[in-house]
Amino acid sequence: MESMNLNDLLRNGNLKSTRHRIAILKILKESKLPLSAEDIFIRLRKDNVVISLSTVYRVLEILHDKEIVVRVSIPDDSRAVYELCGNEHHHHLLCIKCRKILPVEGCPLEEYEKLLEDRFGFTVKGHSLEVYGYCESCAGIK
Amino acid sequence: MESMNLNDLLRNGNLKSTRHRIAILKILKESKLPLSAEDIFIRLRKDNVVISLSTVYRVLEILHDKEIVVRVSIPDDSRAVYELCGNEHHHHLLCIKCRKILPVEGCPLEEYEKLLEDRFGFTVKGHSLEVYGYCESCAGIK
DNA sequence: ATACGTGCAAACAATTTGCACTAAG
DNA sequence: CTTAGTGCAAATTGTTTGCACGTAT
Repeated sequence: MESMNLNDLLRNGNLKSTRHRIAILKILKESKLPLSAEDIFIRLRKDNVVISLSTVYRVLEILHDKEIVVRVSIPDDSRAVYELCGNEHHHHLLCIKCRKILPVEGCPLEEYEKLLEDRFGFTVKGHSLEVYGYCESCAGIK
Repeated sequence: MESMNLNDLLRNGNLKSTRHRIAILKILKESKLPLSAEDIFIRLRKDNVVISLSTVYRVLEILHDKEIVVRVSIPDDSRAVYELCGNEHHHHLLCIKCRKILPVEGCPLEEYEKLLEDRFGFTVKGHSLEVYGYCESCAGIK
């Protein structure tokens, strides 16, 4: 699973392996930050991949359905952004001022999820957690 | 602050106290779940409050600017939903199947936020945390 | 009296869809 | 060959805005 290449990822979800899908997965794999459909579209163009924006949306949707990518929602931003699930679990610090996104490895929620399962009989499948505030450089200025 | 009534809340943010704003705050105060602009619009209609949807949006935006309400974003839902800040800090369990939202009091993140401040020099102002999975009734069926 | 609030219709941005064509298995 | 993928343009959804009028302070 960890060592799975991009083709396998697609086959594993019963998805045909196409040039476009591979290119999108490659971009997501190489990005340290979550990307929006349009971010990806622009990067594809730079790589001379001719594609339509709606295809990017369709691919992201299907990858999301197959749980190959996660959709992340950034507070006060109307665009959805996406990350490869393979890139291991982490969260983000969002600077309110400069809008920078800082990935933070690890997750403080394992215990909490167990507690929710015990206390509410809720079967946790995942969570979304984004922390916002002022990054180091903006903290002084505010 | 806790005992503040709706008029005071508005005045406190230098906002004029109008019939519409009071009505919106009242609905938010009485709701145990976060509501979208349209949810609020519909409830207002039921209460025979004649208002335009754009006013609802404008009021929510300004209440959000003044930090009188929080905007909550539900994974895989494109609509923004809102809650009164007064209703104390809590999180939500979202059922993937029946789409029910279950509020959960308390917050597991105090320590984590301190750690972020120490380790990254990041000044935390808030966070958004939603946990999704299957609620007790849906867990069996999946 | 003045600045702020509101309705309405029109504009917008992000995303989705229908349909004819193309390519992967 | 058959099913699934794609481009394009048009449609939809959620939200925002301009402007003329109304209302709280």
